[in-house]
Amino acid sequence: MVRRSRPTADPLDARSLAILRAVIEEYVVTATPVGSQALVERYRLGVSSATVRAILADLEDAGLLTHPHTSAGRIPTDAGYRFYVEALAEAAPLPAVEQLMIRHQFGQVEHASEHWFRLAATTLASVTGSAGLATAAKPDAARVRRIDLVGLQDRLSSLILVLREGTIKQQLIVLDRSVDQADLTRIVNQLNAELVGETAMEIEARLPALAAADAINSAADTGASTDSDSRLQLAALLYRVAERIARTMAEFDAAAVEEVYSDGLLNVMDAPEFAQSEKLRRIFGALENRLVLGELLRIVAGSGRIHVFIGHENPTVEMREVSLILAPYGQPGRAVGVVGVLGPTRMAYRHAIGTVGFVSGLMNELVDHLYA
Amino acid sequence: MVRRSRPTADPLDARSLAILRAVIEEYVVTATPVGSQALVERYRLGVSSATVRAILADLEDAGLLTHPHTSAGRIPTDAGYRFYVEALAEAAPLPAVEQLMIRHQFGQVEHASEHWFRLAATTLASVTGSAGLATAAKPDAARVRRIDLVGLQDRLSSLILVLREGTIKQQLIVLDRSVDQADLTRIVNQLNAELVGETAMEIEARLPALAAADAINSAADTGASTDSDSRLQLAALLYRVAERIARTMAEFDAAAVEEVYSDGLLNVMDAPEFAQSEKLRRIFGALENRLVLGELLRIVAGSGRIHVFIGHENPTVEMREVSLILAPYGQPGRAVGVVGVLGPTRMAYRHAIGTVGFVSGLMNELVDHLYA
DNA sequence: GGTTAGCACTCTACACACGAGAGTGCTAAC
DNA sequence: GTTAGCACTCTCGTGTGTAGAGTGCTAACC
Repeated sequence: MVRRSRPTADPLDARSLAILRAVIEEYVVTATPVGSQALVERYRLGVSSATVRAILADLEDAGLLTHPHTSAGRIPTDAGYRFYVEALAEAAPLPAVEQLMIRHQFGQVEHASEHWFRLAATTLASVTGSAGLATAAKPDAARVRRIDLVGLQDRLSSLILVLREGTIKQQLIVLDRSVDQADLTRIVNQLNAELVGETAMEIEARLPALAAADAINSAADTGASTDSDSRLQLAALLYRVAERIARTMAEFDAAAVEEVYSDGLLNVMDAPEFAQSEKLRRIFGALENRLVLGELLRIVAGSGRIHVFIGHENPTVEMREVSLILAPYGQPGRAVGVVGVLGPTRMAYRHAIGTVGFVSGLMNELVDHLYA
Repeated sequence: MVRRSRPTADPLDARSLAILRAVIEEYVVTATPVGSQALVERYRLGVSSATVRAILADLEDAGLLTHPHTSAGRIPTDAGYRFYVEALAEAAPLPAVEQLMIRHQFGQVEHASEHWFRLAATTLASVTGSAGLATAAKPDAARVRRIDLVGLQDRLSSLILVLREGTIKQQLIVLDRSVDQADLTRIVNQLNAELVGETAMEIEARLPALAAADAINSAADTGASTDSDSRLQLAALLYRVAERIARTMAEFDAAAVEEVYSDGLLNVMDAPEFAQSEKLRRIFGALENRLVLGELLRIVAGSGRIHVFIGHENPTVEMREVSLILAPYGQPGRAVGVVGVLGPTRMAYRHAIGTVGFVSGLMNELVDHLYA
């Protein structure tokens, strides 16, 4: 009774904590409300079910547990999970064997960095049994590493833009008139000479200078096109390409999230809480919507630590029934991405946090290697 | 009675056809079994419900309709839909307004061909209300259009391989020792001189010749590295890069489907026949599995016409409860991709076929423009 | 002979009742 | 402070009854 009226701010005694923990870990496995009797049977609590019932009632008063109806067992609230994650659940490190296997898999695709993100999502999905998420590492402001123009046909060519972080952008450019590869090469050389290392804004600022008709001169003096008319046209093309480069990079910079790789959404579908596909639809819808994830990822990317969003803690309404565990990777200021896991709030947090931590560490190593 | 014992091969009279058509079109809209009374009320058939019942029984004998239980209305069988698609449903051309809107959208992303496929899937999804699918145009055997090596840092460089069909492949190459950009450029020039236009197999065949230590000579004579030791090392690197190019292209050729873009899977989830998510899971699983789709797409890609797979007609078990409408686009022999729609067998076939036809035609135009 | 009204029949869907079982909260005794 | 006992509550599965939809058959009709 006295316990009953205790303010919820009181620290919980060790036995209460043990029981809270038992309820959560039992519920995570069984997905059915946990009763007092089940607890005394399966955990060596050393007290009777009646005592456990009293404690469960306390934990419910404290807002950490609830029960769906009078004669059902207890299930954790979001606050209960939060308490568990903060105070009770040290992250479970991934077993060495699994670590090795994952490293091995990344070794297999090492030469194709675009596959890292996909593999990260797949790995997280299969190891945690939830859905895995990953975004490519993306810089605050992209910088040019290399520009190339490849003639596709008479009056169509392809601009290939390599950014310093490894991303490649391709754009078609329709030419006003036929331009041979030698002239394209001349333009490319000049663009590379002028623009490598620049950001979208810096290129923008240089555009007026490039617009000057004689800008092409320094490149043209090695070449064959001597008539000033074609020289003028080349200068115009160079300007157009530079403009396109600036715009493409600006768009890239503006996109909150370039692309979200996900895998194992089926795992989430399997969870009994999503048996009626209604809830699921909203979640899938939110995932298809880049903005929702972009918002979340932005929060995480800046922080440098693992974030756990439990149910209603999620900033977006659609995600109120799931939990997200997200961790950034990469080099702050250069390029940052996020990896993580999405699952029902009833999730094996210890294991999931450990796994996300390991994978983000691994991605860190890979990115470090790239920018040594 | 006489009608009852008629062999199913008999051609159906016009009235039976009209009723079959009415049943299908009604069922597609309502998703509930269609009864004789509903038919006479909603379609001007000019006969009583009893007569309609007799005809429905005939159509059922012919295998075109069925009913879930004695006192339920009729629903079409897969054979019924097949008959409808073949004999009753001329494709409904897309309204001019919608055509214009779609063209406009494609115009917006025209300069970034990678987005075409995504947009095709999105468009198909939103116009048909089913799930939209698209694959990038993929050649039988890729050919090199351009090779580039970009130094990322001291002993790491990135191989950028542009294929003639516009696909770009990126691979990381770890160098044994530091190589400056000038040397990389020399290698790139030689590789471009030797390998542009070649297929994976042709490059493979040339590897022995490239392995000869003096292969780099023709490029080296313009340059600065004179000592034969570094020349040897460059030759070795050139060989490694060429080998990597061959392998990357061979892998690209081998993959049945590079990537399947899909959109609007949520639309399918909304269909009442998939209210219990069990069926859906299998379908989603099949979609995640590239092989299943690869199999289908290969059938379609060769044919040059729109394919309709209805329910059990699908070659893969998982797809037995859905229909697929797929059409190839591109240039046979050069690069072919597939666009299409996935939905419940209860699908608005006329509209879907018309839409898929339009989008595949549009993609054809775009690809033609690329290879004029 | 094809068509139709009438009718018996079948099956589903829904509502309702009922009992078993699980789990609780309270109380009195230890 | 802990525990056994007990009344109470609520869910869930099962069984029953009924309304409604739709069928197939038959006899009458045009």
